[in-house]
Amino acid sequence: MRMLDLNFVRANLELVRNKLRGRGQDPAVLLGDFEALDQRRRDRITEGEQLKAQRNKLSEEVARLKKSGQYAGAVMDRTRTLRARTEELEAAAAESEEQMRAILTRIPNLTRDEVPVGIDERANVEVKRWSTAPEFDFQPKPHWELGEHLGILDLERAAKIAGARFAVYWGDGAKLERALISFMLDVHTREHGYTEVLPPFMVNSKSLFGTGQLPKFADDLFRCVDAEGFEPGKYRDSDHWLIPTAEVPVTNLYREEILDEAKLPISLAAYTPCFRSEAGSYGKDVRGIIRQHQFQKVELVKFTRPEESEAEHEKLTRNAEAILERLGLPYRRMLLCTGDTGFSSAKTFDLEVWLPGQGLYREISSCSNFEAFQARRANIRYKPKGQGKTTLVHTLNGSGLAVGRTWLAILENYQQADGTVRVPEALVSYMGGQRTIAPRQGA
RNA sequence: GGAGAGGUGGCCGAGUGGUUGAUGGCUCCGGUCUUGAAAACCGGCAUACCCGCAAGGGUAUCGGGGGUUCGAAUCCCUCCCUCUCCGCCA
Repeated sequence: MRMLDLNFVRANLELVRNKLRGRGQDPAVLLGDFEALDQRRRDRITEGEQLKAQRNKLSEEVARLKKSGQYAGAVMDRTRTLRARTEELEAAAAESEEQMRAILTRIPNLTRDEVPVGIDERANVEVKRWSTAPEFDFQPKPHWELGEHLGILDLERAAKIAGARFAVYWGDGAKLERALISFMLDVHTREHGYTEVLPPFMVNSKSLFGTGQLPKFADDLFRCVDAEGFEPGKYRDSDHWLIPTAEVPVTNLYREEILDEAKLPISLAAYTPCFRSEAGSYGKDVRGIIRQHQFQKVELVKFTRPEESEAEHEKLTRNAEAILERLGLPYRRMLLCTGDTGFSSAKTFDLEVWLPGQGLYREISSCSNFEAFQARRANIRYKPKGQGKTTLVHTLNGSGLAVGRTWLAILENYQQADGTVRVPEALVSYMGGQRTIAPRQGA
C-alpha cells in the first residue's frame, strides 16, 4: 500500500524532491535518506529470499526422499536449522518495508506542471469571475444576524445539545437546506449525467487510507470508539469513522475493483452530511455557520481513463459552477497554488462565493483531479481495450456544492432592507412556491 | 447476541498436508477458416516485489493476521465479510 509508486519515486527522486519543495515541504524531512533506506531494504529482501529459495529446495528434497522410501531425517534437520536465520532476515526485511511504506504513504501527490508555485493561498490564481452581483442600498448583514432575526438559525440551542460548531435550522431554514439538496441532486442527475448514490455516513479506515485522509489527517476526523484503536499503518475493515466528505465512501465504492472500460467515465453524485473535528482551527470562523463540525454537502465524483481526466476535471468544475449560476450567486474560480493544493490532489480549482454580509469571497466548492493517486492507494483499475495490462483509473471530485455555505450565501446575497430574504427563482418550486423567507411566527 | 454453512485467479468452479500459482469452464487477446461475422479449431492470458543489460531466475499471495510442520489453499487459533435459522430492535 503506497501513495506514489515506489519505482516512480526511485527513478524520479529529483523530480519528487522538487515537487515537494514546490509545496513548501522539506524533502529531507519527508523522504529521509531515501536511497540508503531503499538499498538496505532491497539487500535484506534479496538475502532473505535466497535463503527461502534454499529452504524450499530442501523441502522438495524431503518429499522426493520420502516418496522413494529413503531416509529424510538429515535433510529435515538442516532445514530446521535454516529456519531461525530465515526468520531473522524476514523480520529485518519487513522492518525495512515498513520504513519505506511509512515514507511513501506520507508523500503528497505531485502537482501538475501548470499549477502555480507558492506556499499559501496568496499565490492562488484567479481564473475567472462570474457575477450578477447584487447592489445594496443598505448595509448588508452577515448571515448569522439574518438567521437569528428570521428565527431559522439557532446556534445557541445547537451548542446546548451538541456543543460549539453545530447548527439547528428551524422552519424555512430547514426547508431551504432540504430544497438546496434536492435542487443540486436534480440538476446533476438530470442535466449533467451523474448517477445518484446514498452511501454510508461512516467508513472504515481502509477507505480513509484509499482517499488519502489516513494516515496523515487522523486528527481532522471523528473516530468512533471501537474495540480496536487506530495505529498508522494498520487499516481495518471493521472500525468506524464519521465521513469528512462523501468523497471517501463514494470513491471507495470501487476499491479493489477492475472497472469495465466501456462504462468510463463513471459520474456519481451523493448527498451526505460531513463531519470534521476542525482540530487546529480554534478561534477561526467562530461566527455563523461557515465552519461546522457537521455540514451537508452534495459531492460529485468521477472515475475516468487517465487521458480524459483533465477534460473531465473541467467539466466537473463547470457542473459545480452551474449550480452557483442557476442560484444567481456571484463567484470566482481559483486555481490553487502548489502549497494550497490538498495532499491527494494533482490540481485543484476552488470556487469561492461572494458573501456581501462579510464583504469577502469564501470557498464553497473544491474540485480536484487526483489522477492515479487515490486509485493507486485504493487499487481501482480498468482494463484498456486491446492491451491486456490493467491500469489505474484517475479519480476526481468536487463539491456540487457545500449546502451549508450555499444556504448562508443565499441569505447574504438575497437579503432585503427589512431583513427578509428572497428565494432564488431556481428554488421557488423546491420551496413549495414560496418566494420570501420572513421571520418565523412564534420564534 | 445464539446455532450452523461458506469466503479460491476478471467471473464461475475443482482441490483436505508434498513439483498446486493452483484441474476445468467462461470472458478476454492473438491466429487459422470466412466476402464479413458467428461457429469451430490452435495458441496466449494473475498480481506485487527481489536479482539480472537481457534472456531468464527467485520470493510472496487461495478473505486478513498468527500458529503447527522439513513442507499448508489444505490442520489449529483469531479477526473480518457473506448466507441460513433463532432472539432482539429502528
